[in-house]
Amino acid sequence: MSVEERKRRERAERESAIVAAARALAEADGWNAVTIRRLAEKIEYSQPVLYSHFENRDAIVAAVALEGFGELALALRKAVKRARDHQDALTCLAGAYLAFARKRPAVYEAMFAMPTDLRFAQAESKPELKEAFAALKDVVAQSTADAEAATETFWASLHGLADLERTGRIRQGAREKRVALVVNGMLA
Amino acid sequence: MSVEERKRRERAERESAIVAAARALAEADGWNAVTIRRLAEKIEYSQPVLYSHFENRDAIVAAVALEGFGELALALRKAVKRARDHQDALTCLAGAYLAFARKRPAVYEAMFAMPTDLRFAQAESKPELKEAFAALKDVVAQSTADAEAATETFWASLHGLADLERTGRIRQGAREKRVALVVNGMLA
DNA sequence: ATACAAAATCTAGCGATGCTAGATAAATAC
DNA sequence: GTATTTATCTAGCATCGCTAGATTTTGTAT
Repeated sequence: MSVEERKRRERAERESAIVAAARALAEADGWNAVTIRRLAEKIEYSQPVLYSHFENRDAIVAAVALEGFGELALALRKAVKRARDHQDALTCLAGAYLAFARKRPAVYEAMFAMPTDLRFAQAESKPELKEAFAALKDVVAQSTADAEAATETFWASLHGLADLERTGRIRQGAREKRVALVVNGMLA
Repeated sequence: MSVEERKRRERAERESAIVAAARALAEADGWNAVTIRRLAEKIEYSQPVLYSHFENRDAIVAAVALEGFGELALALRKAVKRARDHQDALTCLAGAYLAFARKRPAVYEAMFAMPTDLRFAQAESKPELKEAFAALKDVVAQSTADAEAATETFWASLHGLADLERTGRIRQGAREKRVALVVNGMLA
């Protein structure tokens, strides 16, 4: 039985290597540079092996995105811990969210701008997505009646800021001011 | 001189035809279906002519995006006209913005999710971008001190809602509630 | 140890993409 | 009418995602 165990472990390691290679390549040279051929070379296997792990290229992008949602959830949970009050908690959430998008632009792009069919706040959503959403909701719910709608709105505002910043469409300077506006708006 | 005039006009018409074909194809079958070969066939010229009009494929996407910004600006200006007061104006703006994104998903995708280097709210921005931004700013400025930051924030919230709706990541149902939250937030 | 079955992996290639060099046709100038 | 410039096309390169079929490696049983 130990041989099956070993095979399963090796397969899992190889799968992680693929996702890690995709992520590294995307961070370094953008998602256009992430090709099956390059990934195959990086993990030192031929191209068809990748298709025994993932249905297609998009599924690899989705795997990176899922990793990203897990890490985002962690970052949000951590950020809330150092908050003194409710308003501060919202500010910390916003700061952590935008910092994540800024520090991992390729991952953020995979999470939101690449063609995947990842959904969240839905029944069939992956746990990483639900957890990231919940990390926001647990704070937002403290100051509102309709927590679901308020969380969606808060998330949308943060995503909008992150996306417009990422694509260089709003000034890089006035970030704190915009965050304050969003947070104050949430408390209205 | 009339012959040069005619040539210029024909070139302009052909360029419009390219952009229109790209837009139609994207609306019908998504941006992946927009290939140089298909566009060439649609306008009944060989592929290299497209490159005498646009530097590369992305430039064609950017042209559709620019058209979109012009139309969005118009829609926003029109929406404000039927508003009774300031708060209603913000609501109308939000409604028109989201309706635009919903009715022209491919164009909206070109404007925000496709790889272009279009910027706005900057010196070198194209007039269509500036005008769309101004359409928001003219309303937002009435209730805030720092109009630039407030407009950026309002835009980000609307874009976030539009983007998360477009990708099926928030419920389709609670739109009005979310819009109300954003608008109330702006008045805080 | 050896022969065999099954699983894992690779080689080679298809159809399609964006883009371009060089040949050809059309329009203009003399 | 001929020559030159301009406009356009044909043909092809390198690369892409993906896959069928051959081949090697692995595990099992004698």
